[in-house]
Amino acid sequence: MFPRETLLMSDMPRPTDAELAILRVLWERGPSTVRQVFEVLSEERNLGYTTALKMLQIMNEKGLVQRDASERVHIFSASQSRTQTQRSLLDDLLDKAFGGSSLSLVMQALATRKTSRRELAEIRRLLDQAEGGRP
Amino acid sequence: MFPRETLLMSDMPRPTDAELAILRVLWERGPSTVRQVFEVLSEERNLGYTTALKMLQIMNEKGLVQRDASERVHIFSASQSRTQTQRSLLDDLLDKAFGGSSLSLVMQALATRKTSRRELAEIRRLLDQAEGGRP
DNA sequence: AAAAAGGTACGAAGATTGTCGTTGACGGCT
DNA sequence: AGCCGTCAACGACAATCTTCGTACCTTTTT
Repeated sequence: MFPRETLLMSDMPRPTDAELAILRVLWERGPSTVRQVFEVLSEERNLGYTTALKMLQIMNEKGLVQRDASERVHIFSASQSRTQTQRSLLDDLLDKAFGGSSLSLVMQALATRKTSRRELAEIRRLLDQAEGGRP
Repeated sequence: MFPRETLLMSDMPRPTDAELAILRVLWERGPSTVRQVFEVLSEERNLGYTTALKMLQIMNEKGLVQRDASERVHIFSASQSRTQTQRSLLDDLLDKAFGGSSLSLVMQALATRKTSRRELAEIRRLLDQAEGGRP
């Protein structure tokens, strides 16, 4: 009754680097045509139009993007929000490289790049909020 | 004068998932033979001895692991520490999925798993340290 | 109506990943 | 000397990733 695409599918593969680049475009510009994606991407790196097309086709088969083919020019959109994807990737990395310790991950994240004072303050504010109701 | 392996090589590819599993073993057990790596790994998942061997060979070509072939039974060790690798992976993810915003990454990390009160306190302590003594 | 422009689909090629089977070398045991 | 177990090396394989060229189909322009 319902087409497969409308159901909740958590069996979505981890996007590759090239796929993430495409998702970035879709997140920033919203639903887009192949040409629109291609033009943003071709400013960063060299690639052919059909390459972008093929990637979007494959990503659609994987469920990473949805396609609206009701018009001649198809419109593609990301299946999951940027935040959902970030969370999945982080979860994955947490398991595979940090032994599931989010503390260790956060420590590395803070140590990795010189995090700006403003960001540190922001994180501190977030901590206050997270500790929430009772201290 | 110096063999290539002894120089600092930052052009090390990102380890794949299977490679990370092997690195995990090397980090935990220290320098190991193929058989030792194989035996730890084969408790988690099914794989043949030669698979482990081949992976270590390829990882050595990539520079991910060092090999000591002075004895008949070769000894492999991780080229980079777990912490260095974690940092690289985090940097990579930061660029490719978080637009370089470590704030956003930390927020997601804290939101993803229920972080314990003790961990929150630990992070707060880390923040104090990162801010360099002076609030 | 013919040509040009722009769109999707398809197949293929080269690189990488992860998996082994087979081979040949080495070393200890009988 | 001969056999057996362990080891590294090699080549092969299917699967996936990334890249296009080519073909074919609409729409627009001339």
